[in-house]
Amino acid sequence: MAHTVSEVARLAGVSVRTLHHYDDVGLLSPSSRSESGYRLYHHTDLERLHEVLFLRELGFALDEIRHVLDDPGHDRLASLRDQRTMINGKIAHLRRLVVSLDAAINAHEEGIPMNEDEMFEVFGDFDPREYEAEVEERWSGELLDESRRRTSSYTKQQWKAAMAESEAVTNDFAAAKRAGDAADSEAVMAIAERHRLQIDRWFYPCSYEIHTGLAEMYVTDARFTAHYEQSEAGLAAYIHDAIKANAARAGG
Amino acid sequence: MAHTVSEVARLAGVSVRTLHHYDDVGLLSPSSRSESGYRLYHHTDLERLHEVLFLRELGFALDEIRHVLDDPGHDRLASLRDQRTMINGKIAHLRRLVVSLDAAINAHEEGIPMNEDEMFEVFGDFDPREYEAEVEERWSGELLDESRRRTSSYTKQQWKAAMAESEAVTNDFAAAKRAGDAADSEAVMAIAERHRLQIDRWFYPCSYEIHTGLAEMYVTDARFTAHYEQSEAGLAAYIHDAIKANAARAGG
DNA sequence: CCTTGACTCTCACGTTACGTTAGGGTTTAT
DNA sequence: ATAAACCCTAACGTAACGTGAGAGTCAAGG
Repeated sequence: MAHTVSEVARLAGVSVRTLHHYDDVGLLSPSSRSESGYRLYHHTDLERLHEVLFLRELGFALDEIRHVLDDPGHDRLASLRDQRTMINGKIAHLRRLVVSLDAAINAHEEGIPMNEDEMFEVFGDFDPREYEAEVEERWSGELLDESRRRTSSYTKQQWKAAMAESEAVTNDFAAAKRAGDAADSEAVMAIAERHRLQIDRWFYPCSYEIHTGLAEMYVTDARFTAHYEQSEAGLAAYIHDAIKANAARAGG
Repeated sequence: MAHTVSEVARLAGVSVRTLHHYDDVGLLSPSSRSESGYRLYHHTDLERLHEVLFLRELGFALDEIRHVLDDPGHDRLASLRDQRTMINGKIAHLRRLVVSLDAAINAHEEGIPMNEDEMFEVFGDFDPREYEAEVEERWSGELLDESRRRTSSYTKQQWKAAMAESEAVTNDFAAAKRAGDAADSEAVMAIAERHRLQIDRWFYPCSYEIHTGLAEMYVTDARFTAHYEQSEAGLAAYIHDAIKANAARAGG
């Protein structure tokens, strides 16, 4: 029924010291102890450990994990779904790493030096908040307020999930473009629709009209253009076209 | 031409402190300094930083990265290819995490508790060396010696690449099984062939005969069986069948 | 010319997530 | 009953930076 430290350690593939540490910092205290003071882990403890390890794998600090799990309003199901989204985002990120790696391999085989900008494009994350000052001039203030209202209450986990989803969509656009799919094809419009719904869900109500306006910005605002062009040449325009096609279909 | 710290930091998405640190530990010292002592990074420095960040992303310690990059026998092309393999392995790993997560989500929705063993199956890596003592009894000593000879000279990077490739193949087997593909179908035999070549490349010369012998072990040696069964019920037998089918085709 | 703000430098201590002895009880197997 | 294998707490070590502190440097503007 109850497991000792070393049993749990072997089961979960972590060190005994790690379990001691999680106990010390109050992240995972076994629900009981033996008479002689031995830690005894029960099923609920293992479930918690499972979540801890998952979140750790996703790059959360132990402190953050503790906050997430101890939050009384913590919805385990929603949390698991967010984790799924984040892992998918990570996979998308790694796929882009592979693409970048292929570029480096090619460059090396051809003996041509790689562009310095594109060399690092895959690292670091694109945090839209950094661009708020720029965007503010173009957005109607209402949308921005709504976006800020929503995002301000986001937990770090939700925020990461949003970013991950975002990257996944961008990646799909890029993949479709590489595959030679037309921007107004069914499949690519579907991605555009996902893009719209994602913004709608995470940031602000995004009608087709607003979405189209956003598309315009992608090709006229240097910040946005640069972001997508770095990802793949011509991608900003491609996404712009896909969004317009999708909106036209929905509108007409 | 030359970039200052903050420029490089912005370009690569790291902190200035990180660049200072890499200089301190001798991982990346800019090739020149200005008169007043400012660090000046040139193209070659950026290329090196690129490799550093990639390897860091793959989980290498800075110390290990320094050894890899400073090794005079360091083959950049081979290294890049290994990195590709490792990233693909990581992707495979993350895909399994998603599967595990789905299981957790399902369990939670149905209100049934998850099996404690399968709860943690996705964490930790399967290091075949742990099983050498067991395997020794069954293997002809020669193969083991050859395997040990080869792996002993492996760099940590190579070792990780081998593990990653291994996990990718296992994952493909599992995916095929889930998709309902027959073990003797063309596609699954192709995976078996990849499995054979991978062993041949990384561990010891693996003829179809030896491969078949290995397949027998997968279903008779508890260690191996447990490993694959944990990954997916019936997987050990499935892989066994695929290997036999593949060997039969090649042999006949 | 000189000031102001944005950078740069070198210490140097702080932090996170454990690893690693050290010293000392406990449980189990022979 | 005695060794081997576990368990405990305590405490210092380490990796990869973060975070100032104190001081020099550089470009733009009044």
